[in-house]
Amino acid sequence: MQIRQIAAQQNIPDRYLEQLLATLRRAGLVRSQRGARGGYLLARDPWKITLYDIVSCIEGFDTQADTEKQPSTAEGLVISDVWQEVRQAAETVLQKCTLQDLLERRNARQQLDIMYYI
Amino acid sequence: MQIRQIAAQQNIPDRYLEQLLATLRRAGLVRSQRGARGGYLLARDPWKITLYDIVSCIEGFDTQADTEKQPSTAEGLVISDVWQEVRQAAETVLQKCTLQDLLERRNARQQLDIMYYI
DNA sequence: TGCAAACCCCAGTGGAGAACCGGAGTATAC
DNA sequence: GTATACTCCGGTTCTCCACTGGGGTTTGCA
Repeated sequence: MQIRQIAAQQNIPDRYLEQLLATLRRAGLVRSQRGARGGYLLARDPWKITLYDIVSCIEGFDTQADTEKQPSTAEGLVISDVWQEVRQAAETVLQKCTLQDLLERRNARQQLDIMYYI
Repeated sequence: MQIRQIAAQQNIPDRYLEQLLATLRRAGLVRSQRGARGGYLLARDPWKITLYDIVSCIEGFDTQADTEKQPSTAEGLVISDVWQEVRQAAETVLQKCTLQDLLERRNARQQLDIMYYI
């Protein structure tokens, strides 16, 4: 798909989407075809890409981001540990969720909507 | 304890800490004693206060914060759902963690440090 | 071959929210 | 009565994210 199409469908400024896709490309999640009739395509199958891959890529997940600036008191270290657990819990949720899952969920929801409409 | 003591120990500007404590007080998590020899104390026992109480109080957890601005497309709703799951996972971790737990962890860590020091 | 359409890179802007002062006021132990 | 604490409120940075702009380079196609 081309940036313009995605931007129009999802209502995102195309210049901004361009940056996001460039980041995803550098992380090897999508591939790009330059030139006229170019565009983007997924680098892997939809069930082999998790939300964790995407999120950790565009929002650079420094696992130790807060550890560095803590004065390493006993309290600070304990707090860091808990935050680490929270982050871990969130990450496992994202890791279990693939693009394929999202797609299926969307289709299921659309089916539901149609039934309600009838 | 008095604001000054906490601020000095944790290396936080006292005027800022004052605001945070005021928020906690309004949420009923701490009580305050005014006047000379005044200060703050926990409103409940340490094992009856969870990290979730604290975090959701000072950083007002709008459960539906992102739902309102999504154009409610099928995609947007699915994304909201996943985010809701992530948030839920993080919250359960915080809900399981009481101040008493943190205290015990800190003490355990301090014991460890002493042993290493020997 | 020319050119338009697409991707590519980099630098900067704007706004929202968190972190952080400052001043003036009020309650209370001593 | 007074010093010491909390209390309220407004303003000031500071940082991060969403977003914009102006240049490229690559490539399909007439």
